[in-house]
Amino acid sequence: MRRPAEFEHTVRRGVRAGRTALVVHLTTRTDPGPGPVVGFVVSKAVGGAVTRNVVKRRLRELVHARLDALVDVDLVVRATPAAAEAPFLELGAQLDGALATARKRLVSTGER
RNA sequence: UGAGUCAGUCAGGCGGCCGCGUCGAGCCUCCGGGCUCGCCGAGGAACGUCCGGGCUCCGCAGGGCGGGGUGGUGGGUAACGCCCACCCGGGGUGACCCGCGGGACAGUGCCACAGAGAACAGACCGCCUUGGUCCUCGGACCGAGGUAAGGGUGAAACGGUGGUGUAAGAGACCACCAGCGUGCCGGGCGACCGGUGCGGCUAGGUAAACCCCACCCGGAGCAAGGCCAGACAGGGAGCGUCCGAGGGCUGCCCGCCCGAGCUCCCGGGUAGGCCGCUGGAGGCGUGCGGCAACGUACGUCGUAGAUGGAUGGCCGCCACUCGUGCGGGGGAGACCGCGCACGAGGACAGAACCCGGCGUACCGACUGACUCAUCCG
Repeated sequence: MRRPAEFEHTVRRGVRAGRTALVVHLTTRTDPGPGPVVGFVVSKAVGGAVTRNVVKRRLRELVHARLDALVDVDLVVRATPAAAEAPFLELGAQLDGALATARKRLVSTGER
C-alpha cells in the first residue's frame, strides 16, 4: 500500500483490533486487483529512524509469512511505542491475536 | 614496568533458510506489469542543520540609509565562522593543552552584596596637633583640625619595596622594580620580540551593553526548477484604468522601469507520472615544492539513488572483551602470562541534490611518535 488515500480508507472504514505493541485495521477488498495489499504505520513516537526501520522490517517479515490468509483484505498495521522493545516472537503472537479478532469483527459487520 | 600527551586506522568475520531496491540481459504479458539470472546496494558520524560553496530560479540602473556577520599576524582554500604555522596571555615537572584574542584617553550606560567609602571615592576604628572639663596624675570625656602608613569589607580600595621627610603622614621627594606614554637602535613579511633613553609619578572593570574602527554579504531554495497527464463552477465585496491600483530593484527612501488589472471572503477541484539524480573542488599510491595546512605531476581505482521511502528477518559457528571456577607454569614475593568450561556483553546511529567544515552522540579494539617516574645494562 502506497497511496495516502488507501491508508486513510483502510484506517477509517476498516475494523480495528489492538494489542500492546500494535493495532491492525482490516477492510474487505473492494476493487479486486492482484495480490494482498498491506501498509505499515510507524510514527515518531516509536523511536528514532533506526528503531522505526527495524520495527517496520520485522512487521513486514511477519506479515510476509501470513500473506496467504490475507488475499481478500486490505491491511494496515500500526506500531505502538511498545513495539520497539518487543522480541520478534512476541510481536508475531500479538499480530496473530489482533488479526484473529479483526477477522471476527469483519465477519459480523459483513453479516449485518 | 607504571602514569600520561598527541596523531591516525577500524566499527567483528564466515555460513544456512526466507526476503527487499536500482541497473543490465533473457522470457512472458490481459501493456498495468510479472518471472529467471547477474552486478551493485548506508556512516564516521549518513545525525544536528550551525557556517561556507556548487547547482537552479528570480533580479541586475544606480545612489543613500539601515540590517547581518567576522575580529592577533601570516599563509592554505572554490569559499568559510574551517585548517596550518607563528605571536601574545593563561595552565602543566613535561610531552602538550586552553583563549567569544580589534578599540574602554570618541561618547553614553552599568558595577549587586559586603563595606565608612566604588570613580576625578572615602575619616568607621586607629595615628598626630590643639582648646576645654574632670582626675585616683595612668588617663577619661566633649569639641576644632591634620592624616590614606596600619586594621577591617570586597572580584576590585587610586602602584610595590626600601629610604628621605614630618606633629603624624602622603610620589611631597629619591633609588630600584612593575606598569603607561613616547623617541632611537637591532631582528622579523607581519603580529611582535630584544636593548636603550626621556616623560609625568599611576590611569578600575565591562564592548556576547549601546557604540566606534576594519573587512565581508542580492533573494529564495531540489517541495529549487522544467515537462507530461488529469480535475473543477462559479458567486460576492473593495481599490483602480494616465487624478495610475498593483508589481520589480526582496528592509526603507530617492530615483528608474513595467503597467490593467490587483486584493480579500464564500464555494469548488487537485496533490499522479517523468526529468533534475549522481563523476565530484573525487579516493588511493609514488615523486617533487612547502615546517605545515596544502599544491602539483604521473599512475591507478571508478559500482547507493529509495519516494509509505530498498540495503533486511531468524538461526548456527568462530574470533574479541569482561566475570567466575578448575588445571598447570614462571617468580623469594607482590603478581604475571597459558589452557579448558560456564555466563554476560558488542555502542552511537539510517543516505534523500551534491561537496568542504564545525558541533554533538558513541561499547570498544589497534597502530605510530613523544613526555614524566622507577628499575636493569
